[in-house]
Amino acid sequence: MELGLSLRVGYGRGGEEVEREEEEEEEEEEEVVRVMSKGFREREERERSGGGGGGGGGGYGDPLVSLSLLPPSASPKSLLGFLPPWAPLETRNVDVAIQRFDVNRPPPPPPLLLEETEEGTAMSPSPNNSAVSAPKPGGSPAGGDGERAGSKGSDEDENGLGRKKLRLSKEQSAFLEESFKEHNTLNPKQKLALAKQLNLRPRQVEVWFQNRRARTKLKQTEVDCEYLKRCCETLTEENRRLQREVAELRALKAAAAAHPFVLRRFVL
DNA sequence: AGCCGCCCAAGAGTTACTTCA
DNA sequence: ATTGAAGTAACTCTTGGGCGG
Repeated sequence: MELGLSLRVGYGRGGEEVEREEEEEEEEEEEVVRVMSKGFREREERERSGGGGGGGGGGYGDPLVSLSLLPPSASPKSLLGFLPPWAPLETRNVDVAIQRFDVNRPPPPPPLLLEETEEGTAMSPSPNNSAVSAPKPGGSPAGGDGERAGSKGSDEDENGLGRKKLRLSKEQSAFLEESFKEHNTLNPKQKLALAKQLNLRPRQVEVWFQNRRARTKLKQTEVDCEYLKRCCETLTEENRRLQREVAELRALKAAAAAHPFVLRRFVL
């Protein structure tokens, strides 16, 4: 499927070279994921065992389970290895699971779209999988997306079709969120590791972090703005009070000038 | 040492799509 | 069923830093 290729295309290097490096770095990446997901896992466990109990949306299981790198030619069955560990067991039915989690699953060729639609309707209404929003036909096979051979990869460039917006699953978002809490920027290795872990394209992870930083900044700006507004109101009020005081003192002074005797008695 | 061109990453701004009331 | 607002994934453009020639 696509991940293998996506990793190769990812940084504009091809074939063997990358493959070799991948093998060498794989362990390292797993370590990165391990570290990155540690906090997330701990939190999950805390929530599951302890407080809140609320349950909500099925446990994630152990996010660290196998990160097996599939060969591009992996059989559908072997795709299970790619399921995010939190995938509920019942969804580990190959077909369902793939559609549910592989946001970037290369869509069926256009002519087949309708046929496959029926299959799609059987599953979650998630736009990710609906025929209507079926991802760009021929869409960056292999998450190719060209993960920018220079920071400017667009799906449009890749396949001549408009962008396709894919909704990330709650689990993916939650995991990204946790990673963001750990560090709000990613180095290439972390990006790859995260992408692999979440079965997303590195470009998606990158974009998510960009947007997330933008949101954070926006929120912070709003907070700052609110704070400055309150400061302004406080200062305005203080200014009014002082001006009133000045006016009173001036009045007093004027009165004193007019009637020195009265003032002396007033002061005493 | 200073300049230039290239590459890359990040931010800002925008667009397109989804979801929900 | 329709619609508008809000949220957000993905895009383009710009900027700035690092590096080699």
